[in-house]
Amino acid sequence: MIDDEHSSDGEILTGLVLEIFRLNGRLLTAGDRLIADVGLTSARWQVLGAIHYADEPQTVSWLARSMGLTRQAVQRIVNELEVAGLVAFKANPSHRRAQLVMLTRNGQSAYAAADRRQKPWANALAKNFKRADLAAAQVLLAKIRGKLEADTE
Amino acid sequence: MIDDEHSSDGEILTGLVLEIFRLNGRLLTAGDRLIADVGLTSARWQVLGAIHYADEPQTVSWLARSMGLTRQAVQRIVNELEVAGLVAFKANPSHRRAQLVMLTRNGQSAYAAADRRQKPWANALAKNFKRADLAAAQVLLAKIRGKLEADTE
DNA sequence: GAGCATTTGACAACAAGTTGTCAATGACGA
DNA sequence: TCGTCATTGACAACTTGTTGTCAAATGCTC
Repeated sequence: MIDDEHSSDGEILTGLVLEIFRLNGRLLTAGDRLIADVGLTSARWQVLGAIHYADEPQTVSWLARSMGLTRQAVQRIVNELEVAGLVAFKANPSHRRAQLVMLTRNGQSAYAAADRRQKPWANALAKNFKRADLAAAQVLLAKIRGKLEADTE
Repeated sequence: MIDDEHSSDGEILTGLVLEIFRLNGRLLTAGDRLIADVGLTSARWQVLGAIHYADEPQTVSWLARSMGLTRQAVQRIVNELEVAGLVAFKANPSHRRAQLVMLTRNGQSAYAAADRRQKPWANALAKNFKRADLAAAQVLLAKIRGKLEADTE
């Protein structure tokens, strides 16, 4: 066998994992700065996005699953957003405790404002990269995540 | 111009960003579980790794820069690791305040134990993926991070 | 319908990261 | 050498995420 043992596939994947950790931090701080004067944070923005992209009002548990976070983490953010007047609860006909979450008018305009900031930012960052490369990376990462989630069960 | 506006490059990059957020969380919990009975957490493990991979004992600030975290975050972990007896401080000849951090014997064996867990885990996870794809993804993410860091300055 | 497992929200403890501020230290130029 | 500026550790407040536990609500099986 040819000498190729100095860098196993596992080690290459480990390098990728460490890169994800670093990039995650950078993205969060970049996001925070991008929308600081809208009065949002990356976490709240993400929750607003999950609500926005749902076809209908959904429960906190549903939102948490769609974001890959725990119920409790999302619940706390949602409660804060409700205090801030960006989301509102709506009675759930099929579950008395699990209320449905929806954007208020203020929530919609805050999300729209964040979106207006994000679009040129994303376009600028995407420059110099090939669309196919970005898409391939996303597919790869989603597959890795799928494997991790399968292991969790 | 052909109709290709429904999914701009920026939107594709945004999808990649959201995937990174999800994967980051999964990786952290997977890491925590992997080494829970070694008495480590993902964060402490990472700090031990940064110390381990440095050629010589380094300061907390240096470690933080190499990990892409803030000084304060790393400082707190290092202080806890010192209490736990996994790292030790050493006088820095060129700076009286900024002590150098090194692994103790216990720190070395804890890191080695974590490494023994991590290797088969990484190899198993890397299975089904092409080495070139993993490497390409890492390069792409590193480039994106480089752009973000350049913007910060 | 009764009983039991699952889902859900509430609450709490904790881990890990950020920002901001301060004083001590060291580096560098006038 | 002196003054100024950047770096560093210490400390604190805060955000965001985790896990664990509890009771309420629902659904499913017998």
